Amino acid sequence: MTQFALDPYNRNCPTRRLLDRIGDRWTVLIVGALGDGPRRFGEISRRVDGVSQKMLTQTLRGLERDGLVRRTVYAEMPPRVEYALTPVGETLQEPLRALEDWAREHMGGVQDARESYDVLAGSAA
Amino acid sequence: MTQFALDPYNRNCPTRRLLDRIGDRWTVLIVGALGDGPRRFGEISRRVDGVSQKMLTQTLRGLERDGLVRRTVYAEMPPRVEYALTPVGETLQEPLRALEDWAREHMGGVQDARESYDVLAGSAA
DNA sequence: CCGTATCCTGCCCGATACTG
DNA sequence: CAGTATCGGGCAGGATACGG
Repeated sequence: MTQFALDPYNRNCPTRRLLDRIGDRWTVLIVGALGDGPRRFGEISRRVDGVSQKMLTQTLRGLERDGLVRRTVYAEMPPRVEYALTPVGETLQEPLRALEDWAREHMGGVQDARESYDVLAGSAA
Repeated sequence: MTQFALDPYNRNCPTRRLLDRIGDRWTVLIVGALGDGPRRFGEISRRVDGVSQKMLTQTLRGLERDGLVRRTVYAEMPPRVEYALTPVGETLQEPLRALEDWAREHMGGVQDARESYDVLAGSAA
């Protein structure tokens, strides 16, 4: 039985916070980076340009806690750690990918709109 | 002709920042609130529970600048202002809605995962 | 190679007060 | 009703150093 009102438009609904997490800048990119299969920490780090070690660890931990990513440690020398999407995590890929695609597709139009807007705003000053 | 490499995985690609904007907590909800047609400032404010006047104004301005929302002022007394999605803005609805739906659908599973995780973590302490 | 811990800075965002 | 301006707290997040 589902909750009667899971509504992110309500301040205190847990879906609001979940939405925050999955819309997060790093989450989007990291989940995307795991889309083609398991990846090592360093690989993700290199793929997601500009992410600090701290944020990468922190975001991966959060995703693991939420059951979206599985972390596997191999007792080798040197140590090796792999991250992979869980089945639930994989269901998140599609909506996030759609967001990425939208951004790519509309980047040009948005930039044009900004220029127009800024020109008008500037002329008012 | 499209750019050769619009890639949010690159630190300096403009799509990265666009992605930040559209994944933003308020953007998701505000665009959603405009989904059924034009809305007044106060209406949006009430619909998106917990948003401050400042963030609402700020987010709407950003969306207007990006060409996703159109702002119309009616010279009446008292003043009336309406916000509506532009055609481009409407194309954003689908991906954002998908995100909302995902959050609603998987909220339960995520909460269960968190509890398991926290129990295990706690036992280690 | 992976991860944690600490420090410190910037800026996000909410609260408040004021204009048209 | 709608919007701007200002101030200040809190926290996200980067840099660095160190442990396994």
